[in-house]
Amino acid sequence: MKSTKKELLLEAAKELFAEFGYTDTTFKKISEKAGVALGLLTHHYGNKEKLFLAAGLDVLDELHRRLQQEMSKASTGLDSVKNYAECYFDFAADKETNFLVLVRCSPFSDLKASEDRDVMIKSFAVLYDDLESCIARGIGDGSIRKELPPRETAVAVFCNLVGGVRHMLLTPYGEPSTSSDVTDFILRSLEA
Amino acid sequence: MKSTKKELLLEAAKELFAEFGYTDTTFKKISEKAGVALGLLTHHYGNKEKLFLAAGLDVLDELHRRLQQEMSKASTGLDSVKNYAECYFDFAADKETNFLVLVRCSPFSDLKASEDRDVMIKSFAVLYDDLESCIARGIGDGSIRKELPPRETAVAVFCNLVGGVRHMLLTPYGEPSTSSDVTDFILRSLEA
Amino acid sequence: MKSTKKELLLEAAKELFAEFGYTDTTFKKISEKAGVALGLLTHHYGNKEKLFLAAGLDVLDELHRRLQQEMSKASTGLDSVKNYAECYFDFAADKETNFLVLVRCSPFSDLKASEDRDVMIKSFAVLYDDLESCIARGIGDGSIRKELPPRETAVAVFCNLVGGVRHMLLTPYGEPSTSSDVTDFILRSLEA
Amino acid sequence: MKSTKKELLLEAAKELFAEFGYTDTTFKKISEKAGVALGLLTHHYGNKEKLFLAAGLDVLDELHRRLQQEMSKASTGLDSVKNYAECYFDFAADKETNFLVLVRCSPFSDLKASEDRDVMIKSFAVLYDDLESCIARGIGDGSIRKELPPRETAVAVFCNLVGGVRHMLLTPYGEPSTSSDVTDFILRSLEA
DNA sequence: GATGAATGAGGCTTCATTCAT
DNA sequence: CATGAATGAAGCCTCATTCAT
Repeated sequence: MKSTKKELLLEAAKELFAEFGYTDTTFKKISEKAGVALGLLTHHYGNKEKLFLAAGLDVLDELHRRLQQEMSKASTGLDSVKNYAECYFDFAADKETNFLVLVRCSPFSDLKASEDRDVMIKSFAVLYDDLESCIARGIGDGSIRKELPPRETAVAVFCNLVGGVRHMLLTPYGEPSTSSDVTDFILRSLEA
Repeated sequence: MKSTKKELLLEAAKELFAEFGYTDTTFKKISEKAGVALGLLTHHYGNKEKLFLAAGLDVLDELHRRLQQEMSKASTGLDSVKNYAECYFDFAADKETNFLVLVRCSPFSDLKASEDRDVMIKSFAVLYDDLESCIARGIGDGSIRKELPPRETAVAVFCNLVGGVRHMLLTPYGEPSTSSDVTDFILRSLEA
Repeated sequence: MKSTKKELLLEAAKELFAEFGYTDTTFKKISEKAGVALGLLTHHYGNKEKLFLAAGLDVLDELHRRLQQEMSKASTGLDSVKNYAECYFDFAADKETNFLVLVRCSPFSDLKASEDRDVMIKSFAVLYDDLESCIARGIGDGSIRKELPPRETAVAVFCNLVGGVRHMLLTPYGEPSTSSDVTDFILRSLEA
Repeated sequence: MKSTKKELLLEAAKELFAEFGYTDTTFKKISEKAGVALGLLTHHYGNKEKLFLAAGLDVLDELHRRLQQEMSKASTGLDSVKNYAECYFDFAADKETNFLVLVRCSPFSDLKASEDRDVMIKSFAVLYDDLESCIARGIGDGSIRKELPPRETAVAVFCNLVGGVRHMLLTPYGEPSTSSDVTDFILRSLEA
């Protein structure tokens, strides 16, 4: 169960980017935390931006995997939205996932754009797609209001989750009930 | 109607922070844009962080003023939420307001925390309070579901707005309809 | 008993130069401590170096006055050296005198030289002269070894005092007995 | 016999700190004199203060080595004090040794204190210890007055040397005879 | 005399990236 | 693959001094 140095680097990067953000995470800190030579960073990942991206995508992959797993357990479309939302919040709340990297790297982040980030933008879209399929399913099975446009509604729901997660993780206003409050808020707007 | 150099500085800072973000906005750029000596920045605002904060608070004040104005025009509580949301989106969409500074400086931002930001955290809370009063009003006048807890609901609504605005301004997914989609989404969840 | 602003400035400067040294004492700190406008500093004292000098000379004057007073009380030359040394140490130990300004401004200081400091160099010499006269008196009255050259001996004694005072005020090695130890050391070397 | 860039840096720093003092020695001057990139300074030494310290300690080591060498040549305790003093003055007078760095970095310096300087304070104490052993030896072999307390006497002697060296190197009063005058002054106070 | 806004050079330090070993 | 010394541009901030009011 030996991690390669490349993996050690990515893991350290994820933790540091999550905790300190992009700007305050330096190559030196990463390499020291990983216990690996400084030069290995550019050797394996090219540059800081690409490493950031790799860290974010790694988290995104794991999130996507879990979301799909939870969605599939639902018996109705509305239920799958519920599972999606709950999974999203749980994932965000779990320190182990380093979800904050994704928050900081996502298209919703307030950082300067960059060419490299395009990959993230495209990959991130799967989260919308998943949600849209849940909603479409709900409209089909009658658990979600028929008149709702799937894509636009998915966007609205996702925006709610994005705001909710930021409220929880970034602001000091957060209360434990926020995640379920937001989930309820969403379901109420959807249910037929 | 002569602007002081201090004001010129704040204005330049607002525009630059809004456009380029915190990190990519430098003392040099600000002072040059303001047409003012570089040292005046620390002289008047202490340091970069404090100027950032001053810029954010300035935008926050204006937003708050407009929100209250629009809220007061509503005939029902639900209507005041509608006005609030629309005002919020309009404000965000208006380039003149430099709303992005506030986005980047707000407690929802993914930047490292800092002691100075505490002021923002406290000031920002008025936006929640406004919304809560709208909802309480709606519950009172019967336009909003009676069973909803005002504070928690205000939080959920605000999170939706935060996500929506970030979707519009920061991501490339944004479509013109997003603002009204999100507003509708919210109202649907609230209406009695 | 109203102090002029010029005097307030000098007093504040003495305290700050004494505590923080030349480099770490700024015009801003001085003017704030004095409760006086910043611009008054250059107005009254020309520049930082001159103010530093004025502060040092002010302390030197007071020291000189006290030394002469104590010297005159002695009954023999050796005794006047004793009084000189004791007065010197007492003056240094008294926080009220801001002796450290003089230490930092004196020709024995490890700061860059400067033209303005020439005044100090000349004024400081009176301390050597005083000591030399004590020793000459002692040689005359037989209380001090006849073979000693007055000037060179005064220099040696003064060096001992300089070192002793620095040991006391600047190093952490200082013990309460140092001043009397050094005084004894000196007298032992002088007495006939 | 190739010098590393780290060594070149230290050598340049020693010369510049000795000649211009702490404040007037800048990173730019050091790196240029050393013919090395500016950033290497913090890379190898952390910051200016630490480099200053490293420079001072380097000189201290050499001084300590020479003192011990000379002390060991003496036939009596008093003689070893004589050798100590002469070695100290010779070392100080020798431009090659960059003794002034040590003067400026020593606990006797009038600069602001700092945590980093603690190392110097501890290391510097060996100079006192050396002297104390000389005196103890002299008391033992009868060349120094029996009633003198070794530690306190060592302090007095050292203060005399410190003052003497500052007189020589920093003030314009210095005369060639000062070193021997001070040495004689010391021995006279010690001899049995 | 009194005020403090205004100036801008220059200092220390950070840091992504390169490259010789 | 691995290492970490080396680079130097650029950032934030300090601060003595000037000057209009």
